This record gives sequence, structure tokens and C-alpha cells, in this order.
Amino acid sequence: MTSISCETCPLRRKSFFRPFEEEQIDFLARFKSGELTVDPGTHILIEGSTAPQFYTVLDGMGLRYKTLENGRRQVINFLFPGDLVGLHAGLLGEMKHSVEATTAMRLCVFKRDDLWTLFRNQPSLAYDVTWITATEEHFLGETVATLGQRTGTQRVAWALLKVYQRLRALDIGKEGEVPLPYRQQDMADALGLSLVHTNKTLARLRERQLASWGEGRLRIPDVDTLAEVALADAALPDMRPLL
Amino acid sequence: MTSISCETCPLRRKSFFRPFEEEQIDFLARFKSGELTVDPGTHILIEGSTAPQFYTVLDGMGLRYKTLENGRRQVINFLFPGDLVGLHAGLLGEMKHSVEATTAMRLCVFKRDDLWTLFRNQPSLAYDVTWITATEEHFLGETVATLGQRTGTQRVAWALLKVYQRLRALDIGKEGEVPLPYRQQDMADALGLSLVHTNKTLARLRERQLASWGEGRLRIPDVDTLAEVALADAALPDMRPLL
DNA sequence: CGCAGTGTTGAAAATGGTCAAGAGGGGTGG
DNA sequence: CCACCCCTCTTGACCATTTTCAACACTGCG
Repeated sequence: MTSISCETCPLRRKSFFRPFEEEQIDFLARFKSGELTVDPGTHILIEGSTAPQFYTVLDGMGLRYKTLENGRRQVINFLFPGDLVGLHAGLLGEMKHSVEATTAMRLCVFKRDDLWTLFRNQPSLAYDVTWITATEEHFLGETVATLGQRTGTQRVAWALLKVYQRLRALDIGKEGEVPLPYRQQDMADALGLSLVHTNKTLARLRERQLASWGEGRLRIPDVDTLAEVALADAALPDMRPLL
Repeated sequence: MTSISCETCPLRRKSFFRPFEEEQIDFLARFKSGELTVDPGTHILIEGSTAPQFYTVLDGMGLRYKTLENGRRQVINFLFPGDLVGLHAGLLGEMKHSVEATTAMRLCVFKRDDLWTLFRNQPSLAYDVTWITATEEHFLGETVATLGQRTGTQRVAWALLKVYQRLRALDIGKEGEVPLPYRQQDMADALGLSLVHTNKTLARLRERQLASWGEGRLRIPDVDTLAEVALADAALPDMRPLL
């Protein structure tokens, strides 16, 4: 399996990612220390560890979660191509959550120590790192609002909508249908609902023809209607930088 | 009301904040464009606006919240001295939430446009900005886990503990007792609980002598026991940079 | 004095959780 | 090749945490 060069990275060509200057790409090419390919179910990062590396997701899907002292698991978010993974270990010294691959994944590997070089020599890339972190923070704020203020049905609708929009922005799947390889338990753990209630809520959304998720595929006949139910905005996410 | 100079900023002397190099302080002194003093109840930033400024809280307390389309309010977090406010407007172009002063507040004002200068000329400060944003993101991840996986009692205990620890790290209040000027409704909106249920849960925590909050003061007889109930870690937060 | 904002308490209603059981699919080993 | 097991999804019944509704006490303020 040969490593993909940053210059011709197929992910970067997607319109979801902001075009970079040649100088920035050159820097990233040197910054990149390798590629990691993992099987479904692999634990990529473990809470409490001090990983010497961090990653950008090139392909595949995963999830970021935290386990509480009572054994319950909170899925913090789902991971898609373009997401930065494990930056916390680089920035804060230790991982505050775990990361697991749901499908097979390919990740671009960076050395944690090079982060400081990036900040010193590439202010525009440093700005992008901060932008990504702030965007992530904003999304978590939305998630807090969802868990705090939305009903079960609204939560499930919101999550399906967000995932659909993100995948469509990446041009994955097609209009009205995207792959969604997670288990219902993952969604339940992400939304703070029980598995049983999540299942029944999904069944109701299917009946009402708002969203139909099964066999790894999510179908949304009418995004605007689902967005209404989700109490959310139907707009696609903004363009973002890709490290 | 004269403006405080960065060189002698009393907040910076607190042991909660990492000492800075003289060069960094000099830069910040030039970076600082003024001071803002507001009365309790003032809306400092409004969701959707494009503020040309962002702030560091020098004194007082406030809260950051978001209003959903159904009118419900989610308090995203409480704001204390040292917190950066409104960086989103600078980084992402527009505010994604609102900020309101609970007590009288004093804020250090920065011009949004200077942020880029900071990234270009002060990589170590840029790193600090990113560190703060990542820490904030981490905290929101904890909040998501709280709303998703903790029971009502655990949530309230967790919030009181976090607030207590943060204030103590700032050396506000004294061992076992800190000021807490928020309303029960604010706490309820932060935890995704109804006001009534929050009130009754607080009463039970008071009966059990775990935490007693009333008349603007929070008393915690035994932090470790409360931490157990909260399913949380009793450690004080790490030292952080102050912009 | 009356009013608005906050805190408190009781009772009824409901959303969501837990328990339990079964169906179906895919992999593995006998 | 079949049997068995494990994992995921599904559904029903019952339970409980939390919400909603309603009323009242207390305070500060115009």
C-alpha cells in the first residue's frame, strides 16, 4: 500500500476543502510522517495515553468517545474524512477521549513535535489549526444544546441530518442517500438515549418517511422537512481547511 | 475608570495563570485596545452578530448561551476571569452564541483584525490561543458526557463541583465556600433540566450536606464526597495561559 | 402598595429507561 | 454442511426519572 502524496491528495480536491497555496502543501508534505491503515473496530487512540502522533482522516468513518466511571459510554462525535484526530494529545499532553474505527480507515500521520514548527513557520496553517479547533468547539456547543434542549425525536432527527449534511458536503453518497455504517448503539450513546428508545424513535421517523436508516444506508427523502423536525438549519456546512 | 496595564495586571499574578515572557506581555499590551465595563444583565455579544472585537474576562461572571428555534435556552458554559470571549467572531466570522453578564464585568478588549498579526508575529501566543480553544473544546466534551450520561443529581453535583474548582483555582472565595451569583434557572438551562427539578435536586444535595447553594454563595463541606456523587475527578484544573 | 423576579413545594402527566424475549444474519468449528 | 453462537435489530410491558402545571412565600423596587 503506497502512501498518497499531499500534492495529489484526492481528498483535497473535494470542493468542501479550501484550496491551499503551493507553499502550504509543500510544508504539509514534509510535515506528513506516514499513513496509517486500520481495520474496523481498531482503537486508534486511548483515553489517558500520550500519543506521539496525531492524524487527519483520509478515508473511512470512526467515532470519538469517552467512558465514565460508571461504565457508560458517551460518543462525543462521529469522525469523517477531513477530521483532525488526536490533536489534544499534541496540544494538551494527553488524550481526553478514545477514538475507534467503525469502518476500515486510512489516516494521514503527523508527528506531534512538528506542531510547534508549524506554529513558528506557517502562521496561516497555525491559523487553520485554530480555526478547525474552534469549529469543532462550536459543533460541540450545538451538541450540548441538542442533549440539553431537544426531545428524543428531535435529537435523532438532528443527528441524522448533521451526518447526512457532512457526508454530502464531502460528496459521499448521493442526493437523498448516504452510507451510514454505525450501529444504533453508537447513535444512542451519542445522543444520551437508550438503545431501545433510539430504535423506536428511528422506527417512527421511518414511518413518517422523514428518514430511513438501515443496512448501513441512510435515506432522507426531504431534507427540509427533516430539518424542521430536528429544529435545525438545513444548510450545508461551510468550506473548511484540510491539514 | 483608568485602564489596567498588562504589565501589572492583577489577574496575571494568580498562580492559575502561566507566567509569560516579557516580550509576550509587551505584545499583549499593544494588542489590547481598551477595557469594557458592563452592568449585570448586559448582553455583551449577540448570536449572529459580527463583532469586531473579542475579550478576556478580567473580573466578574457571565454566561454563554444559545437559543433554539423553539425558544428554549441552552447555557453552554459559565464565564469566569481568564476566559476568552467572542473569539468565534474573530475566527469564524460570526458569533454562534450570545454572552451575557451575570454580575458587573470588566473585560479586556482586543481588535479582531489584530488576531492575524498575533499569529504571524507571536507563534507562542498563537499556540496559547489554540491551547485555550482546545481546552474549551475538551470541557465541552465533558459537558456532552454529563448531559448524555449523568443522572439529574450527578449533573447538578458535577456542575457545582466544576464551578467550585474553577473559582478556587482563581483563588476566589475560600476553602469550602465560593460566591455563585447565578440563578437556579441558569443552572437548569446549563444542565438540560427543568427549573423545578433543579430546585428539588439542590434541596436534596443540601439535605445530604454535599453542597449548599443559596444567597449567591456555594458551600461544599467535602469536595471529595461531592466528586464521588458527581462521578467526577476532584483535581483542580491545570494552569493555563492568560491573554 | 403592588408588581416583577426568584425560590419553593405538591400533584399529575409524560417522556424516556429498564427488563425481557425473540428474529435474523454472518462467522466458525465440528 | 450444518449447528451453534454472537451481534445487532426489534418489539412489548412495566417502571421511574423528569416535566409540566399550579400555587405560594419572599425580596427589592418603582
